[in-house]
Amino acid sequence: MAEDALDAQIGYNLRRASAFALNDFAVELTDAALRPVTYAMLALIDEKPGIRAAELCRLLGMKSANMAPLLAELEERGLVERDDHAGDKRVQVLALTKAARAAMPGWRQQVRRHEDRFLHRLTKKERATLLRLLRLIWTDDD
Amino acid sequence: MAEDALDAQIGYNLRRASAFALNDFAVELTDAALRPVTYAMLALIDEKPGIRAAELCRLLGMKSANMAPLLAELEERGLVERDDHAGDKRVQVLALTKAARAAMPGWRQQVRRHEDRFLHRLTKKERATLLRLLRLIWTDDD
DNA sequence: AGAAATTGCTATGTTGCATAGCTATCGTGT
DNA sequence: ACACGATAGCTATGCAACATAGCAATTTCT
Repeated sequence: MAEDALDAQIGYNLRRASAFALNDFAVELTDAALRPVTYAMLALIDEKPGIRAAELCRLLGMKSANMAPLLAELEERGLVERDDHAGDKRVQVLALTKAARAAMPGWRQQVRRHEDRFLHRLTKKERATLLRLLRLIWTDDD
Repeated sequence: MAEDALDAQIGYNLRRASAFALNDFAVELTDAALRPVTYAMLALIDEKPGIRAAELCRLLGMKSANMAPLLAELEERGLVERDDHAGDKRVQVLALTKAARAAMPGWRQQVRRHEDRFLHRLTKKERATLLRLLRLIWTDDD
């Protein structure tokens, strides 16, 4: 394999692997009507109840322009609550509804199944390595 | 970090890392007016001159519905030639034009620079490992 | 010969993400 | 105190990647 052959490029393989995983995610979670982005939002709100919308944007690398309609959708579906912040009228504070909190464990398990499926050829150690290397690519801090 | 925290999910990190790389690709190759998909097409046609369009679709995981307008664009720009296949009138045979063959080395070098930039925190060994693990995810054979 | 598969294409919808521009609010510096 | 810049959330809009449906021409299978 040549030095700069397409197959040898990590960017290309990242894109293919990501697309593959995205696809498999849909297989597992279409019935829950959750896409990777919406699941990520719910998971993070679950982990950090009371998080601000702007903080959610930063953590997920999204623009608030794209976040807004998604939050509206999740609120519409009765999964997310938006409350006013006490001291800052600009801020919205987010939390999962009772229904969403009840559903999260099942969704998390579906995601675990999904991960186990598309990673079935990697050992536990390899998965940990992959996780570490991927974070080295896109995170600033460490 | 919890077992099923968002940060611990490889799918999520794959998506973030891929998006990061995609972004950096654009930084390096907007002036060449090449996107990841079009570059991949050119690189593969360069490596396998005379390849059929359908085979290119299979290798890149694309639908011919999406490939067709991209090939038309590349032909329009004088980078790709589409010729009839000798024995099968359905088939189109692809090759780079002289101009594209002349430009490829420069583009390949730009891609190398791009990869070195977004992978700067990974050692050579780590890059090889990452490549291997990513291929384990999305390729069938091996 | 007839049925099924392949090739390349158009039309079209969805999703993720970008920019531009807006209002309301907050914090800072003078 | 007050103007200015930054922040928060939003709408409108465009683009690129990808999916499905359907089509016509051709080839291959039975």
